[in-house]
Amino acid sequence: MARSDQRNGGQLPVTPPTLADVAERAGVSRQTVSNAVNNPDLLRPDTLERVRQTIAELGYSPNRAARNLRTRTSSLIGLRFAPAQEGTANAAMDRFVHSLVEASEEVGYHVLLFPGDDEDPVVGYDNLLRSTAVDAFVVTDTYLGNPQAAWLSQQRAPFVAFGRPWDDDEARHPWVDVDGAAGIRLATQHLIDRGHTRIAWIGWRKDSPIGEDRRSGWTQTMHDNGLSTTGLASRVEDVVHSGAEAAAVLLDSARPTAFVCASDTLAMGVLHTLWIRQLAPGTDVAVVGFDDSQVAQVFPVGLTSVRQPLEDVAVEIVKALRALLSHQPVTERGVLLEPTLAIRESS
Amino acid sequence: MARSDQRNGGQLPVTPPTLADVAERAGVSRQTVSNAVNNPDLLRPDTLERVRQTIAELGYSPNRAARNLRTRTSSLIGLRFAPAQEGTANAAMDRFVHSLVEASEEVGYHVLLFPGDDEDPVVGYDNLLRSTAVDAFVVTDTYLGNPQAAWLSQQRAPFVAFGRPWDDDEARHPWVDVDGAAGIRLATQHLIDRGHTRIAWIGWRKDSPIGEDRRSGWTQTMHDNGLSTTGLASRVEDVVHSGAEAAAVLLDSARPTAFVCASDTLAMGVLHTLWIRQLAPGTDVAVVGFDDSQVAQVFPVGLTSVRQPLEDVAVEIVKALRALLSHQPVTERGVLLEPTLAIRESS
DNA sequence: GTGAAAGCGCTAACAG
DNA sequence: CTGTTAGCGCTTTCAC
Repeated sequence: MARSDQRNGGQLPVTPPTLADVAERAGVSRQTVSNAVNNPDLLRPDTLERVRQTIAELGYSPNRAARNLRTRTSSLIGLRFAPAQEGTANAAMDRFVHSLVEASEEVGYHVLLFPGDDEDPVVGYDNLLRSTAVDAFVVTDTYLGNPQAAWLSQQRAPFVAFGRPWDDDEARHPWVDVDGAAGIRLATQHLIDRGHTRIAWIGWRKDSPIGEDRRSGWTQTMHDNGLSTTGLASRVEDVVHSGAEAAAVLLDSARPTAFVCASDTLAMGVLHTLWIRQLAPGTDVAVVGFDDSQVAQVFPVGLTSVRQPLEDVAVEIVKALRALLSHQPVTERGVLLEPTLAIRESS
Repeated sequence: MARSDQRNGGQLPVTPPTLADVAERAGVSRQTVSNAVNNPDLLRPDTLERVRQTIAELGYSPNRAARNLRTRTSSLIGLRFAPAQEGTANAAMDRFVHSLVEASEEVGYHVLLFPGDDEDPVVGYDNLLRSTAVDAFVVTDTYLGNPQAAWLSQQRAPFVAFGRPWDDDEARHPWVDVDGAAGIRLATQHLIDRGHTRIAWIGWRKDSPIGEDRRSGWTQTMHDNGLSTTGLASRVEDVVHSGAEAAAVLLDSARPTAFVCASDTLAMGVLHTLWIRQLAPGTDVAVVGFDDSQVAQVFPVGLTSVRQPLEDVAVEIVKALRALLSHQPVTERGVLLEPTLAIRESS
């Protein structure tokens, strides 16, 4: 019985048709069918047409495993999927992952998710790498001291980072990042344009290079506009409670009319303090957050927030990935994208 | 040159070691190495030990593609990853995906993400299925009229649904769901226990079976406690604005002292109305949402919310998947899990 | 218990 | 432009 006889109604065949089935049915060799799929230019138009017809009739699709084995590729991109931290507003990961899935699909890749082992952050990468389960990785958590990028580099594993190699001058891997300082400059200038002069900053602790970078956007814009920053800054942990406290302290001491925050989480804290003090956000005191999280969007008084162009980030990452995997000469090590400002009622 | 000679320092070999490399080095046949990996019981303890040692030395890991080709499996679970809708509070997907990744890993599976085509919701599934890229699917959007479940059933494709087959009595596929009505019963009873008697319901339009199910939890608990529901219910779209409007109307007409909402998004609308009217959430009027989203957690006045046990859902789904893929006799078609109530200041 | 042979479905290399 | 040959690395028979 020919393989193609195993089809049954509208259902999928018991065992899907193979290249050989298509070849036999179309009266060509297997290689010709392969070419019709992968190098259509090599076929005469009429042959191509006939083969394509047969492929459609049989519902043929190349077996991934066989192709992967032969080509030593998987068309899979590995991404460690860490959960959004409970109690914080940052759900940027979700948006980014979706963008990455979309962008990958465009060029024939799929995204493979794997969990992170807290004790050994490298074990997940190692397993996938050694079993050649993925072609490359996208590394998202390039925080200070993260060993993954360095480890992957040392293994000569292809990967692109979302995030600059802040602490590592030796890093030679491609990366894509969002210019946080530029985002905060946008936010600060926006507030200045609205007439504010006493604009406070609530950011993270000093050991966060991302936080310091964002902070510099505030400092710079203030100074560029001839405004003082003295006594207007606070560095706290990234939780609502800390943001609220910092806002209370600043309101009592420096009496700012506006707050720029390193995150939406902190901005929520500010809004809480305003609420307690019967101050109207946007009217009495302006507030700007960072990440344009769902919280910013859904909050009754819409929170103005810096929005990362995650869709573009994903596109750039996939672009870099392709260059990496096709061994093209690397033109640029890093790409820095500009965020935008989602303006709402809070400013 | 032997393959195993291609190792170079701590780095990954240029081309990873194969079964043959391990076999040669350990002085056994390839099959024995394969057994050491897949059927260790078949080996004599000393042989097993020697082979394992060699595997460790070489850093050998079976090539996925070859194994997949041979066993006709992929150890991959396909999941269509739809983006969280902007402007709504629901980021449950994020938490669920993470739970699924974790639960899958436990049993040797990985999660493959693919995008959804709005025009043809089936095309993504079809491609992966026909190319045997995944072993099974997890279907999350089992809304009314969703063709995917029926289509996959017809294709005899293995899949488990997160969500009941509300509209389809013919459905015979395994599913896991959360008992939304029970969650709302919990919420309503909680409010009654707090002394409320005029408890309003803000839910979705009637064509949502999920919404009607949740609503029934409210109706039932009210009636069980001898309380009237007349004039206390509203059915609107799932956006903040609608929730705010509905709350305003209800406050004017029925004067409820508490609101139970079908979603955190609607609850945010209620909170907005309370804020405008200078009513204190939790003190003047109680509010309960659904999904325990980040918004509920981060909101200055913590929003009490029904929390779905997504970690358990993932575990149950993986359990069902394994049964499905090992062709075990199916014991139960569906699993219904109980949500919990995350109690915060708003109630 | 261990080893030899075969082949999963595909594509790279070459011959015609 | 098309066909033939070989083999990717693994696991499933089946001998020994």
